[in-house]
Amino acid sequence: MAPSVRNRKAPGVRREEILQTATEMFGDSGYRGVSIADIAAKVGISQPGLLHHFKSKEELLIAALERRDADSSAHMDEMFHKLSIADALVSLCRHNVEDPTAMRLYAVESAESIEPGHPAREFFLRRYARVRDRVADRIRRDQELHRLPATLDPLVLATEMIAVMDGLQIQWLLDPAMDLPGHMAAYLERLVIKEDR
Amino acid sequence: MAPSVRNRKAPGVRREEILQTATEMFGDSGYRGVSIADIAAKVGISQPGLLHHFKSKEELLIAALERRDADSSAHMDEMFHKLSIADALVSLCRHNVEDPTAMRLYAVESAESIEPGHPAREFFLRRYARVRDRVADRIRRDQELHRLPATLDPLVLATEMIAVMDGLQIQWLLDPAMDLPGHMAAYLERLVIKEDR
DNA sequence: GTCTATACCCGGATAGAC
DNA sequence: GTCTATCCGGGTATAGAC
Repeated sequence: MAPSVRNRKAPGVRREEILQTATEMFGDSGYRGVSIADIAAKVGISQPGLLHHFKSKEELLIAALERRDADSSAHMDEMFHKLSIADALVSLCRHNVEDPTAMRLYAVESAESIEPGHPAREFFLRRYARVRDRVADRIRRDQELHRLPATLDPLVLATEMIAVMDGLQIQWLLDPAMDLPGHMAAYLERLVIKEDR
Repeated sequence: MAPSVRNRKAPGVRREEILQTATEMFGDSGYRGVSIADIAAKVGISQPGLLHHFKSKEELLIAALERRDADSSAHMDEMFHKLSIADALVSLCRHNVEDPTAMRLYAVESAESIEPGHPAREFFLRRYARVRDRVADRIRRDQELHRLPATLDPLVLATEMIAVMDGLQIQWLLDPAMDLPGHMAAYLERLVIKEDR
């Protein structure tokens, strides 16, 4: 066993290992489906060892969710800035499919969090509102640029676009062979105003 | 507590009570979030008393899911038969919103079942395939009747329609004030071919 | 920073009486 | 058909040593 002091690691390193493993395991089996002892074992430490870094299971979940949030938000802002909403959302799909582990975590936990009292409920409520408003802003800009029909209500359309992404993600999780960005692109292309030339 | 023999009920009655309560509680907190003892307590019997009717928790979940399936399938078939796919899906939304308890169960459990090894995974995989094929059939018929553009792939479009319904349901569960049938109708109306007159 | 030991609670399922 | 009692496994979190 030799669990000597030599197992020790620098502050940030172990924390990062735990977050990565938690992302994988929560994404596979959901918050309630995994014990912190399972996660600790995979990292190679004991369960109290893990709780030294995150004082509760709930805190670990939120930390795992927030870990990629800045990165993902940044990508979204960048795409929203230089592309039309349609192209930006397809780009986002492609980006997500490249990191299936993070995508699974978000999809599984957002689904799980529709239960009242779920630890991540507040996190996702805030996130939905934020994303919907940002998408709606981008829709308004595209309407001014005559890329989208001005008759559509930006908030209603934003809600719909997010619904399509979420719904397609659910089906992608059941069958990862499906072409997620392709389906998203097909939906969006029917929406945009074609340039006459 | 006088738990006398008088607490006994006729065969089918107790079973139905248990299924109704399980539908509510699984829909509120998910399969893993509720214990069969919780359900038994709400029904007014003991936990082994409940297990007399359903030999395991898993069997109870599947029974609760299948209970409304025949009814819901029948409604779907009826609507699909006499209405266009667009009108049928909006009608289905309205029907669902009228029975929020059953809708919550389906939404929460289908979300939970994206985890490999979840007890209801097989149930929902089969259900998705069945529903998608039925929707695709109805799309083909509407294309022949020139109600939908013939250029669209029926299976791709069916996948998309189901994604929109699922995605809107998720947002409706987070905020039940939202107009689910209205959003669905707005999406579908952009799709159908307007009659020139 | 990590461990062992442990306290404490909860869950599903079974045995057997009434 | 329903109960009490019980088995057994597992979960989170804490105390305290190294």
